[in-house]
Formats: sequence, structure tokens, C-alpha cells
Amino acid sequence: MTSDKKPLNFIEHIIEEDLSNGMNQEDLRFRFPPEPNGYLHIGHTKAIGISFGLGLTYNAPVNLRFDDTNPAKEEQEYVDAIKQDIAWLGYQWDRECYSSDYFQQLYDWTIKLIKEGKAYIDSQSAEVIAAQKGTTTEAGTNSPYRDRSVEENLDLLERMKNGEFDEGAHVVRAKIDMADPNMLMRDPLMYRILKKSHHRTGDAWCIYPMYDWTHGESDYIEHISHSLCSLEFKPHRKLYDWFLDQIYTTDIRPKQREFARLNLSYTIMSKRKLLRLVEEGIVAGWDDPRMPTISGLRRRGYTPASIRKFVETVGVAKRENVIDVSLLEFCVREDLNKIAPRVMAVLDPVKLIITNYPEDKVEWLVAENNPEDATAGERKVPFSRELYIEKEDFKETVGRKFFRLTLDKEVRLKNAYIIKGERVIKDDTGKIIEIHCTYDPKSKSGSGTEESKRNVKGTLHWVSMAHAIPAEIRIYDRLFIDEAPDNHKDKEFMDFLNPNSLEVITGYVEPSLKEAKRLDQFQFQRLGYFNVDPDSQAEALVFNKTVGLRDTWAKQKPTSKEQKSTNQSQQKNQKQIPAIEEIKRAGKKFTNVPDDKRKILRDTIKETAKSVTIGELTPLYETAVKKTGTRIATMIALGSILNHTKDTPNKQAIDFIQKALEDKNELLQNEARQLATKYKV
RNA sequence: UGGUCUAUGGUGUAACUGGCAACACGUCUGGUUUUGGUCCAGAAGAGUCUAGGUUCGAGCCCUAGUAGACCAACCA
Repeated sequence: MTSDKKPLNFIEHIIEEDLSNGMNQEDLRFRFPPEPNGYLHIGHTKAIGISFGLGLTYNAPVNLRFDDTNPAKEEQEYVDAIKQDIAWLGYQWDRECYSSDYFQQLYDWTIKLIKEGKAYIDSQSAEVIAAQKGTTTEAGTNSPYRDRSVEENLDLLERMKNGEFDEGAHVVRAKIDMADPNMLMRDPLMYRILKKSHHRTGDAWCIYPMYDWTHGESDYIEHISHSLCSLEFKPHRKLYDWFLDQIYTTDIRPKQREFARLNLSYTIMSKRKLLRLVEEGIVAGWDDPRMPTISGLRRRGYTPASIRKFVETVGVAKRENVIDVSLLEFCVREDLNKIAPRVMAVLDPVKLIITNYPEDKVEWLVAENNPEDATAGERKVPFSRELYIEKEDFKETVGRKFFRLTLDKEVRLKNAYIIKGERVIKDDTGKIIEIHCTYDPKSKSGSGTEESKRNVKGTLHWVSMAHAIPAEIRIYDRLFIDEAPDNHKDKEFMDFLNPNSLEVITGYVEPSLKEAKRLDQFQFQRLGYFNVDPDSQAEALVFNKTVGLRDTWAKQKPTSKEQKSTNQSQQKNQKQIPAIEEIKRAGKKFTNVPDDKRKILRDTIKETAKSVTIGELTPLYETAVKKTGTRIATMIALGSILNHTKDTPNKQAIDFIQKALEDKNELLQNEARQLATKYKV
């Protein structure tokens, strides 16, 4: 049974109900049935997490079944990759199954159906069959071959199987109802001829069963109790059950239930489109760290635990959803924070010279490996007169909230000394090339002196120039600049590619990293989490940036980064000022506006992003009104704003309300009246 | 203009057979901190798409709307 504290999702409710209706817990069995035609991606992890998660909570076996009924698209390479990915995620399957193992059984059942007059051979072309299907509003018409004799059907089936016909010459169809409102019930295809070699059955077969005629039957053969799939299969359920009715004798009767698939913002999830990115060289391969594939995430530095946590957190329901990538990022950070050793690395270096530190002196200072993990131990880091620090960590003129190095101010070098900025050396163009400072010898970290405990506001990471190892650092940004790249009717997902999704730089890392092995993970202090890319060599280290640290300072910075590339989540945060939320909400309430007009309204709302006062809002809205005629939305928005700002309406707002009071539109009048009463207009 | 499904804070999910809408992320504030990280404390933010109905009581039940998604591949 499940634990008491966690609320159940709707699938668990169904299972609980089945259990209380007499089903034995030992009869519970689930399955994950990928088609081996591509690599698994983050979307699949939801399906994986649901079925395998159920297996865990109910202590029930879960089969891994490769749904390999279309040899044209499937390959062994994908089978291997899928197995590797699922194992890496930390799930264990009970049996490794293949739909192709059931080809003979399926064939035998087909003979049975034909004998019972429930299936027939159709000898028309795909086009003709499609035309006879009818439409969603009109019934289809029966195939002229629908009433072939059992003998003829049997004979043709056998000859199809023996390879006597070309592809497309005949198909096997179930005889159901060409007028069924569910298009899938209009005599669906069960078999087609495909003269292709199959990655497992080779050339043993040249007729291959279709999905619908395979899936429920495979579930039945494997004694699957609950067959969970995504929502787009909902219409297939009727057919799933119909096929099952034809062959069912005893045993477990599998039950198909559907959940909403996972959508991630700024990401595409279709295998076909991901394949295009690979084929067109937009990314380096299926495991490119920018790819949403499991292998990509792995290479990027995501941990299995973080992905499992993510899937658990997004939940299971039946409504369309778009999950923000920030949740995924939260999950990795949470995991990596506990396990990643801290090291120092400078990615955008500037020289720092400690003028009162002896020139040839080197100290090996003690540094904690992970403040979150007492067992992580310590290491030694070399310190000397000439260091690199991050360019961003020094500024000549600063505001009060700048906690980093500037002239005449003290900061601490992490694990080392307190230093004070003295002067800067610039080149002809005015670029800072060296920063000179002095240090306080008594302030050494961990030395126990009073100075060592002194509290200075800023702490900087650094690396000793003479000891640092240069390394290639690959910094990734999202692959698409649009929140839903494949959700546009007029544009293609390729139109939204982010040209700056990969940045390769040379950074300097502390010498302890010399020993780092492939896929080892670290926190570069104050910067983020990084792992060692498989491309890395002993003398040529390569790191991937998994994800940055949460950065509350970056949000406050005035304009520094605005031009540069796009940190979308930052932009998003800027949008979320209260007034805008109110307006968005108001716009949402008014849902039944025609699409084109709503877009104008939405744009106007966006434009309003910076204005917070009613005075500014009202005219903007009046233009929106002119363009869209959706004055009700305006009125609602106005009400929301007033309510939120606890403000009283100004003259413009009052005029607007008064005009509306006499308007012909009743709904508008109503809204206006409410506001008028509330604010005594 | 058919059928099926869905609608709860910015996002995602909860709310057992109707009983004062909860949790996580995100946002904001304060504290701790040799990472502007972590951690700790706190705040703001929805009255559940709309309109009716049943009921002492509705996010849950009923009716009618509205909006969105899916369905006519010899794909899965």
C-alpha cells in the first residue's frame, strides 16, 4: 500500500479502488513500452516514472517492452540506448519483452478472428481506404471486400504471410463499424505488408501488426494489470477493449488509463524534431548537453536522483501542462548541493597582484570540500602573489550594494586572506589589466587569530596564476528562445533556435582538478555546477556547465547583462511585477474573445509591463479597447488594479467607468456598476 | 458543423464518500553564513472558466454555455 501522508494521484486512486474491489496486489503488473525508434527524452521520464514508480509503491513488477512492430523505423541501437537510459535512471525492469515475440500468437488470433467473421482482407489502396473512412461528421462506407468468404480471407492471409504480394496489395482489417463516431473503430487495419528486415525477427515476417492490434494483446500476454499511456491514446481505448474482447478468456484483463504528457518550456519533445536537430548538425548528437534527451541530460551533469525527483514533483493528472524549466533546475541544484565537491575556478580572469606578498612564496591553504557534507574532507589549494579573480568581482566605481572588490575596500579571498584594493593598471584603451592590492598577513583563514575571524562583507574565489590549469568550459543556454517552439501555427520550431546556446571559453581551475575523471561533478564556487565532459583528456580538461547557482544578486543588478544573450528566466521575473499579474489575470477571465483580438489585447497588456499607476494604464487600455472592443476586459483589469494597489480611481478611471455605466453592453455595464459602487463614483 | 477529454494562485499538483482551498517551485522580506549558494523564519499571491440549479452547506453533484486539447497514418 502507499504511504498515508502523500496524496494519491488519479491513477493510484484507480488502483486502490481495484484493490478494494477484490483484485490481488500480487496481480498488479505494469509496463513501459517504448518504440525503439529514437532516444528517450525528458518527456519519457514521466511515463517511466509513473509505471516504475507504481511498481515501487505497490511492490509490483514492471516490464520493459519494446514496441517493435514497424521495422522501417526501428533499430537495435535504440534498444540498447533505451535500456542504458532506464538503468541509469535507477529503475529495474522485471522482464525485457518485445512485441515482436508475439507475432506468431497475434497471427494465430487473426485466424481466429477471420473464422469468426470479425476480420477480413481488404485489397484496396491506402487512398481508397482512407476515402471510405468518412469524416468526423459523416459515416464511412463499407469496403467492397468486407464480405469476402472466410476461406478466401484465410487463403489470402496465408499468402500475404508467405510473401506472395507486394507492399500495399492487401491489408487485414477488423470488421467493426464504419459508422462509429470514433474513427478508430471504422474497420481499423490490423496488418500491413512490409518487406523490411526486422532488427529481431529478420526476414521471418513480411506482414507486421499495427499498434492497436498489438498493444492490448501484448499487455494481455504479459499479464499487465494497468496499461498506462498518454492522453492522445484515449480514443484508442475503445478499440483496445474491442480487440481484448475478441481474445479474452481468463486471467488478468488489462486496463488502459491515460495521463497528460509532460511539456517543458523552451523545449521540444518530439522524436522526429529532435532527430532533425541531430541530422542538420544543430547539435552535436543525441547526447549533446543541450538536448532534452536522457543521454543529453546525463552528459550535461543532471543526476538520476534529480530527474526522478523532478518527475515526482510534476505529478500526474489529465490536463495539459507546461512545466517551467526552473523546476528541473531546482531539482539538480538540490541534489548537487549535497554531493558536489566545491572547487575554485575563474572563468573570466583578471590579474590580481598582492604587492606586499613575497614574490616566491607559495602557501598551500586548507579548503573545505563540501560544507554540506561533514565527511567530504578537505584539500589544499596553492596561494601566491599573483592570482586570477573574476573580472566581474572588481569595479572601480560602485554602488552601496556591491559587496566585491573595489579600491580602498576590503574583501576576503575564500580560504585565504583579507585583501584591500589599492590601484588598477590599465592598458592604452583603458581596459583594466591588473589590480594591485595588499593583504593582511594575520587574517589567514582558519589561523584562529582575531583578524582571521574578522567579518568583511564580500568573499571572492580565486586561483593562483602559476598553479592554475587552463580548461575548456562549455556554457549552455536553452536551445530555443521561445517558450513553446513547436506551438506556432505560422512558424516552424527551427525559427526559434537560440544562436547563443553554446559558448566555449577557457577558464582556469585549481590544480586539484587535474585528477578529475569523466562525468565527475563539482561546484565551481560562486558560479555553478560543472561536470567533466567525456571529451576531456588528461592534459586538456573539458567542463560542462550543468546549471548556475541561484543568483539573487544578478536580479538586482540594474542593466549590466540585459543586452547579452538571453537569460529568459530573468526576463520572466522582471515581467512578474504585481500590476502585470493583475492584468494578466483580468485578461484570462475574459476568455471568450476571438483569437486575433485577444492577441492584440495580450500585446497591449505586455506593453503595460512597466506602468504601475492607473493614470498610465487607462490610456493604454483605451487604445486596446479601440482595437479590440473588449472593454469588459479593461474594466475587469481596472478593478483588479484598484483592488491590488488599494488605490482610488483617478479622473481618467472615473471617466472611463462613468461612460461605461451608460453603455449598451450589459456585461460592461455590470462590471462598471460594481466598480462604481465600490469606489462611490 | 461529430465524438472524446480537460478547466483550482505566475507554474505544477492536492483537497478521502459535498464541510472555512493545501503543498512544491517561483516571487518578496528578515536572519545565519569565509559561496550574493545552502540553511532558518516569515510574507504576498487563487475563492476554484461563466451562468443557473440541488443543498443548511458546492472546487467536488446536476443543467446550459465558453475556452483549450485530442481523433479521419498501410506510425506508435
